[in-house]
Parts: sequence; C-alpha cells; structure tokens
Amino acid sequence: MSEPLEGAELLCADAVGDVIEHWGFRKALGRVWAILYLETVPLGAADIAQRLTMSAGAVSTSLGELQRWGVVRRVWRPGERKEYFEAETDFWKMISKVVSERERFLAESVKDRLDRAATSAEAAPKSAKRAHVLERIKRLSAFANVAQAVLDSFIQSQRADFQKFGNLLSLTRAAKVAKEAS
Amino acid sequence: MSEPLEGAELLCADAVGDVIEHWGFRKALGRVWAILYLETVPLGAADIAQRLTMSAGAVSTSLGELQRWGVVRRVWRPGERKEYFEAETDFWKMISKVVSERERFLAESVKDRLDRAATSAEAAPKSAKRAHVLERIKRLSAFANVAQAVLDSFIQSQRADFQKFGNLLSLTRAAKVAKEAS
DNA sequence: CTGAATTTTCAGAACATTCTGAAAGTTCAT
DNA sequence: ATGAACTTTCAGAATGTTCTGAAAATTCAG
Repeated sequence: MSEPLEGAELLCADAVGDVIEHWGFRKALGRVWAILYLETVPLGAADIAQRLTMSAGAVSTSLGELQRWGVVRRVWRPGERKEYFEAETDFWKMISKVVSERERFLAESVKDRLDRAATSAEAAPKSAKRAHVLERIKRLSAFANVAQAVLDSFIQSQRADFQKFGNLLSLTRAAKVAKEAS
Repeated sequence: MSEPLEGAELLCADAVGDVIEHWGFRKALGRVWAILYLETVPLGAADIAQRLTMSAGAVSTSLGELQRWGVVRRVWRPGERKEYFEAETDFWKMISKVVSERERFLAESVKDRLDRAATSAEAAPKSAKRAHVLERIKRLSAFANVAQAVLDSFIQSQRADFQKFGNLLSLTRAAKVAKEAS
C-alpha cells in the first residue's frame, strides 16, 4: 500500500504543487494536499512520504503547516497509535482562509510602515519636494486601504456567487462523470 | 544628486519592496518602482543605484523587468545619451496587467496538466478508486475554470468600481495634503 | 566613424530556502 | 509504568535565488 506514485496522481500532485508554489507556499504543501485530496481514505505520514518520495521530516512539517492553514485535518482511528490525515475539500473555505489570513497580516504591517514614513517626511523642511513625497505616500496608504477593502468584500460578499457558480459547474461535471463511471 | 537614501523614502521603498516580494517578485523591483514613484522627475540608472545602494547590474535587470510589466517607463531627454525612468502611477493599470498576465499563464498550464492527468487516469482499469480519482480531477479542473472566470470578471467589471472608490479616497487625501502644504 | 558614456550580460559570490536523516520527544496499548 | 510505534525537531547538505562587479556590447554626439 505505497509505492512511489506515478501516472495521473503524480501529475496532479505536481500541478497542484506548482500552483501552490506560485502562490508563495512550498511546493511540498500542494503535493501533500493533492495526494490526500485524490485518496478515498485518510493516509498516514509514512504512506505519504513513500508515495511522494519525501523524507519523514518534510512530510511532518508539511502536514503541520497544512493543518495550521486548515486545509488538512487529522483523523483518529480508535485503538491506533498512528495518525491519519484527510484533505479539506471545500475550495472556497481554503481560499478564503488563506487569502484573508495572509493579506490581513501584510496590510497591517504595510499601513504601519507607510504611516511612519509619512511622519518622517513631515519632519523635513517644507518644500515642493516634501509636499510631493507626502502626497505620494498618502496615495500609497489610500491604495492599501482600498485593496484591503476590495479583498474583504470579495471574501465576504462574493462567497455566495462563487459557490453558486462553482456548484453549477461541478454539478454538470458530476453528471458527466456519473454517466461515464461504468 | 544621490546619496544613499534614508528616512521617509527608504522606509517607503522597503515597505513596497516587501509587498512586492510577498506577491512573488523580487524585492528590488518594488524598491526601484517606489523610488521612482516618490520622485518628481525621472531618474537615471546610476542615480537609482546610489540611492538604493544597489549594483549597476541589479538596477539594470530590475528596470528591464519593471518595463516588461509595464509599471515603469523609459523617458528620453533630447541630446542626452543617458536614459531616464519614471513610474507608472495608475495602480489599477499595474494590478490588472500583472494579475491577468501572471494568472493567465498559470491557468493555461495547470488546465493542460489536469487534462493529461484525467486522460492518464482513464487508462486505468475501471474500479471505484478510478472513478473517485477521476471525479476529483474533474473537480480540480472545474475549480481552475471558476477561478479563472472570477479573476477575469474581477479584472474587467470591477475596474470601474475600484477606480471610483480609489478616486474618492485620493481626492479627500489630496484636499488634505493641499491644505497642509504651506 | 570613433570613442566616451552608458547599459546589458554573466560567472561566481553571497545569501536564502527547503530537504534529509537521525536523534530526541511523545503517545498509547498493554 | 513500560516500550514499541510513531512524530517532531534540527544540524548540516543540497538546492535555488539574487546580487556583485567587471567585461562585453551598445549607443550617440561629435
């Protein structure tokens, strides 16, 4: 139950890995999540390591991180020492959590620094240059605020639309798959 | 005209650098853009290098990349060998170009790979497992499509709203700044 | 054309990230 | 309580990225 993977599942895992890497996470995170997503049953760490040819350490840290992001869950089986893991399957839940958490942190830190920059600029002697710098800093701050607002509203209000759209698509897909499957 | 920078401008440049880095580009790109954004006049490469304490090489590649992303423009001065550069100031123009270009490329490549994964999975003997894997791959594909659609519509339709919101904010800001500036 | 000014390129250095493998730590069935 | 089963941690290796500095290429005023 766990040769190194090949074929469809590996292809998939690597594709997801690349997307995730493109989004600024480690590729391993995407690969591990994908493997769990494609499985019918929860997997143990050692199993994942073998399928993806990763070391125990890499799997352990990846699973830890995935859980912190809330995209993988731990599953206990009664009377078993071993821990099993399964993937969160609700894409929206994952996206919204990750986007909100990541951007919220960044937004705070950046707004802080721009405020400090503005204060520092105000300390300079008045001049056309100073006024220009101040105006540009204010514009940057304003943009940060707008961006945050847009992201927030996207996360909150678009959720319904997104799900509706998504469900529609996956329903047509599911119908097609059901027809195909034997 | 170009000691190593300090104070407000450096603070700003580094803040922008970090944001940009968080979005998966080199920090240097953000810093160079920010310096140009804060300046009243176009700057030459050597000038930028000194202000940000970067090597000529780093500045050259950064400016090249920024131009390819359309967020920095080259400016000629008649009878001058030297090239000058200025920042694009329309945030939306920048965001939409970068987002669309980056995500379009990724979306294509990923959809391709998922299709190949599906084909490969179909080659396996029919079984409950195969059906499940296929269904999950289809869901991933569907999600990729939805995500692309959402991004596209965001880029196109939200543009108006975004600009309206942004202008509102920057107008109030501009008024305040104008009042302050002597 | 020429050559000085300027930009681009690129090999290697410096730095940063991620992985491995094994030791240390934890947990639970007994 | 014990110890086998399993997980986490971490130092060092491997890998990947970005920068430097100088050589090569380009450009344009004269």
